[in-house]
Amino acid sequence: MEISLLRAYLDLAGTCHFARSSERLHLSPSTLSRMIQRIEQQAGARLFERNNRQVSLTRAGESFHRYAVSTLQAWEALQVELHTRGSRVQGEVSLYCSVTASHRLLDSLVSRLRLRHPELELKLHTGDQAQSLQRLLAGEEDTVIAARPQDLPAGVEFQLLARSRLVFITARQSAQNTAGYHASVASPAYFDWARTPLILAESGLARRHVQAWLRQHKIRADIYAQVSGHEAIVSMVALGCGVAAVPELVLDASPVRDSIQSLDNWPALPDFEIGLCTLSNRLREPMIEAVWNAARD
Amino acid sequence: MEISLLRAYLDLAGTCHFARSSERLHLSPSTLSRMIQRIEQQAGARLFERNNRQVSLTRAGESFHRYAVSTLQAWEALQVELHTRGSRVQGEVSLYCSVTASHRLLDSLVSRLRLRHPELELKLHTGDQAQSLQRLLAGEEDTVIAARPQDLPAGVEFQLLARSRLVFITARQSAQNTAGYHASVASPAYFDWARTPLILAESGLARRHVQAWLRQHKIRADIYAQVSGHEAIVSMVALGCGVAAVPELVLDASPVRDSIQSLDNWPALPDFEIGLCTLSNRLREPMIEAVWNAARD
DNA sequence: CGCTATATTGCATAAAACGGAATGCTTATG
DNA sequence: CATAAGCATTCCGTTTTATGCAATATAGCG
Repeated sequence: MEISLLRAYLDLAGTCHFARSSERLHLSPSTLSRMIQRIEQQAGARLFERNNRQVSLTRAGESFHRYAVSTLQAWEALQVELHTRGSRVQGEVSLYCSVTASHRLLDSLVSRLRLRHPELELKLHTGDQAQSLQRLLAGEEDTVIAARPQDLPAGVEFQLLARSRLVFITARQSAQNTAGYHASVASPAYFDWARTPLILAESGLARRHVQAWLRQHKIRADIYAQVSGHEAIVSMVALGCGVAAVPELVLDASPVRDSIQSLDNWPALPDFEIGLCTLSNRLREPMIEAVWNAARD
Repeated sequence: MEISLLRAYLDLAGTCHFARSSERLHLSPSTLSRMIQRIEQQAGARLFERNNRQVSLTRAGESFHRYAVSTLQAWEALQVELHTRGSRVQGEVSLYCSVTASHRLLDSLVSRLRLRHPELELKLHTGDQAQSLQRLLAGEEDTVIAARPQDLPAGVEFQLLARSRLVFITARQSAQNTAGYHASVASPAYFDWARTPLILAESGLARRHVQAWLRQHKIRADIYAQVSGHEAIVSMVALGCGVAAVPELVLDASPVRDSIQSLDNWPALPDFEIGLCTLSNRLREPMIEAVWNAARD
């Protein structure tokens, strides 16, 4: 019985609502549904009484709840036992990442780290993701989350955490908003580049990808502003300032994603590979190694 | 943390020997090795100190051992709790299968059944696997393990437990044994069918497959004997009585497999699909349903 | 200095899990 | 009473993960 299944079970037992739980757990409803089916299968009993409208625990489900809680506690106790005794990793480690990454990528890392090394204090710095490798190389950060460039600087270790498409976005053309500008969004060839500015990142991988893309498609665009940080770019696009390319991950997490549309039928940009980075020669340091290992799995 | 991983861990902790444990667990050494790596990964600590010659528990491994034992106990207690309270399934169910199936396919089924329904008494009958569906239809057995025929009789439920190739076998041509008969085993076309008898099952799917195969390849073979039960056929082949086709599963489990060689380069026969069968209209009976569900997963 | 025993890795394949879209049931609403 | 909206589930194509076989590597033994 997988730990993640127990967590899912307990969450669902709390909410009694698949859609809500699946959101809290960052899973699709279908996945959660089948996770529960798998649990019931392995337990050999129906744990939730449910139809399409109501969800509740069965008698067997209550037994399972006790089991799940105690098993999860035992697991967490083990983590503490294994990781406080031997190494006693303590001190501070800094981690630099974008606001988005801090939401979507870090929760499992951080929770595992707190369990394994309660004495280790993680100093989280957020900012423009494009800066991250520079900050790492400059020694300003111990670890960073960055998009992997075509060729990684020598001496930098990279551990993949997530992939994300890089997508073009514009403001959603709502009834109210139509006045702003009318762009054919079917293809970049028909797009009115003269009238619609391109919002370009100040630096970083996204900037380079977009520039290469413009060259390849022989498009000359007005560059409206050079902004730092994908989150800020998303905000500007939402306000109707122009078109831009950002990682889908940032878009998904954005509070203004409803007023944005992504131009999926445009020719694709390369994917972003987002991961944890640190300097190779510091990977032996216990604190950094602890962060590194917590990120794996 | 998967139950099966805990079981593997505990077994290895007992033997301190990958090869031996992997055999006991019916796994390949490489699989076991990677299972342990996965456990260590998830635990975030090295649990076995090992080189290519010696295996021993680390300090962390001992902690994990305590955790594994208690977690496994909690799991089994849950099984008992879930399955004794509600249904109280008691009585006798008969299960007919071959000797081979009883070794290789039944252990997980039986152990789960004893855990879930200690009051249920399984009456195990072994015999020729080819008889099983007849016995089921005749009402002589409640459940059987059988190879799935091209078309399943109406009213019979089938649940796949394992796939197995159907392979031709002859006696291994050892130095001592060469005198017996010299057959080119490279291909059935060059095989000396006139001098080497074919041992054919008295009935059942294997018999039909082989007969079709002979027709297709236009081979007329002497039929030396018609034997019932694949295990008996294997014994006869091992004694040098001729050539035959049996499911690989039977071969693997045979005590005389060392004096047998399989003719893998011969044109293939259809695979065997081996599974649990019962009558559809009896699937609601609690005892039969219990067996059925215990077989799943 | 091979030789054997044995844990591990590379690689190809098989199985499982996942997300998005479609489905179907159930309650709310006009 | 008909229609809509909400929600768990299933279908399906894709990605990820696990597995076994064969090859590799290494330690101990004669």
